[in-house]
Amino acid sequence: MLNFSTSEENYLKTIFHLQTKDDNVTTNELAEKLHTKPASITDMMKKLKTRKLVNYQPYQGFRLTPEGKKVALSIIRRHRLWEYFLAEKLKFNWDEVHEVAEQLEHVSNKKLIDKLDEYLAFPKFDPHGDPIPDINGKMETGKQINLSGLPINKQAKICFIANQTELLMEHLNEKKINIGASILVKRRFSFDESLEIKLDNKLLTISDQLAKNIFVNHG
Amino acid sequence: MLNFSTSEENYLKTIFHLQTKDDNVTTNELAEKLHTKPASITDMMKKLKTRKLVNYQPYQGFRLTPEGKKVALSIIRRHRLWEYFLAEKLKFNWDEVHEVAEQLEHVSNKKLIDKLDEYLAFPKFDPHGDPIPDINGKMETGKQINLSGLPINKQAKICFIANQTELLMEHLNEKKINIGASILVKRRFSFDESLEIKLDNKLLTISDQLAKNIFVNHG
DNA sequence: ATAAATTTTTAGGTTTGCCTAAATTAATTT
DNA sequence: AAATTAATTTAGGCAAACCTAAAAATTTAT
Repeated sequence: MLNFSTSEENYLKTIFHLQTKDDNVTTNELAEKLHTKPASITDMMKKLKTRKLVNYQPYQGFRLTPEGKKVALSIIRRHRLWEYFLAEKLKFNWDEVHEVAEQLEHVSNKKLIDKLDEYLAFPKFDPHGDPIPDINGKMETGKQINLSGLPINKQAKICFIANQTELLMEHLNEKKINIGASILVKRRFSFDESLEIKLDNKLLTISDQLAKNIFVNHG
Repeated sequence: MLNFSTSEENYLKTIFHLQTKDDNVTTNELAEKLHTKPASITDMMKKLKTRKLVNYQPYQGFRLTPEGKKVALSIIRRHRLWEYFLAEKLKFNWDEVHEVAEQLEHVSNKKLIDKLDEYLAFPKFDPHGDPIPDINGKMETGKQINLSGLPINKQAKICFIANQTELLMEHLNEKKINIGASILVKRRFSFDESLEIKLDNKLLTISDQLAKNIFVNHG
C-alpha cells in the first residue's frame, strides 16, 4: 500500500464513517466533520479521484472505491489498536484515548501496527466498543450497543464496560457481571427503565444507569 | 510548551546533536544531516530565531537557546522512550527501532509520554545505549561507548549489548558476560585489537568484533 | 415551470517548507 | 593584499492544503 498524507488519511477515514449503503457523502457533510470549508473538500476529492480512492462526479457526492475502503480500514485499525493500547496498557481513561489516537493513527509502519496487535493479543474491540479491523481489514460485524438498547429476549455477549471507574467495577464484580458473559434482557420496567436480566441462568435486576455502561455484541 | 511542526522539531533535535560546547552549528552541516539544501536551513533559522529557539546571526552559525534546548530534549525523550518500547515490548530488533521512533517522536502529548515512561518503568537508556531524558529533561551524563573504546584499566559497567542476534547472545551467555556486570580492560593487543578483560575477577580474552558490541557506561 | 435558496465548484490567495540560481560574505591561497 | 574558492544568504518559484469570494449547478418552493 502506498503512502498517504495525514490530510488524505483523515479524509478517507471520515468518508468511511459517513458513507452508507445507499447514500453518497456530500461536500458540506464532509466539510463540517473535518472542520474545513466546502471548497477544500472539492480540492481534495479531485486529488483522491485521480488516486482512484474515491468515486466522484461533480455535484454528485462521493464514496470510497474498494481500494479507498481498504486504506480507510487500515487507518481505523491503527486508530482503534492505539486506543486499546492507551486504555489497557497506559491506563488512560476510556474517554481520553480518542484524541491521542487521532495522532498516533498517522504513524504508518505496517510492522509496527502488526506487532502492536500481537502485543495486545489481537483485541476485537476498542475501549468504545467499536470493532478493530484485523490484519486483513475484517472485523466483527455487529455494532456494540449498551444493554438498555438491547431488544427483549435477545441473547448477547458482554464485550465492554464504559465509564470504568473504581465504583462501577466493584459493583459489577459483586454482581459477577464480567466481560464475555452471555446475557439476555427478560423485562424492561418502564417506571424507572430498570431491567430484569438473565445471566448464567440467574435472574437479576439492574438499574438503567448501570445498563447504559454495559455494552454487548449486537448481531 | 507550545506546539511545533514536525520540521521544526527535526531541526531542533538535529541542532542539539550537532552542537558542541565551543562550536556553533553551520548551515552546510545541518543541511547535510537533514538531507535538505542550505537555503532551506537559512529559511528555518530565521523562523526559529523569531521564535527564540536558536541564537543566529547571519554567517555565524547557530546554537540553541535554553528554551530551544528544552524543546530538543523533550523530543529526544520521546524518541528514546519509543525506541525502548519498540525493542522491549514489541520485540523489535534494536537496529529497526530508530526509523519507527522518528515518526512516533512527533506525536506530542505530554500525558502520553509521561504515562509511557511510567509504563516502561522509567528506563534510563534506550536500546542503543543512549540516555533517556527524564520528565525534567535530565539524563545520565556518561555516554555509552563500546568496550573497544574504553580506556585501559578503567572500571565500567556493561549497560547494553548491540546486534542482539541469537549467535551473539549465546556467545555472551557462554562467557558469562551479562548486563550490569563490572568490567575492566587490562590489555589491548594491537595485532588484532583483541582485548584482555577482567570480569568478576577472572581474566578473559575477547575479539574486537565482540568488544564493539558490548557497551559500557563511561563516566 | 420559473424563481429563490442551497449546494457545489471555480478562481485566485495564503502559509509552510522545500527548491534552484544568483548574489553576497567569509575563508583560503598565492 | 588580491584573487580564488567555499559557505551562506537572497530572490523568486513550486506543491500541499487550506482559505474567501464569485460563479455555476442543483434542489426546493411558489
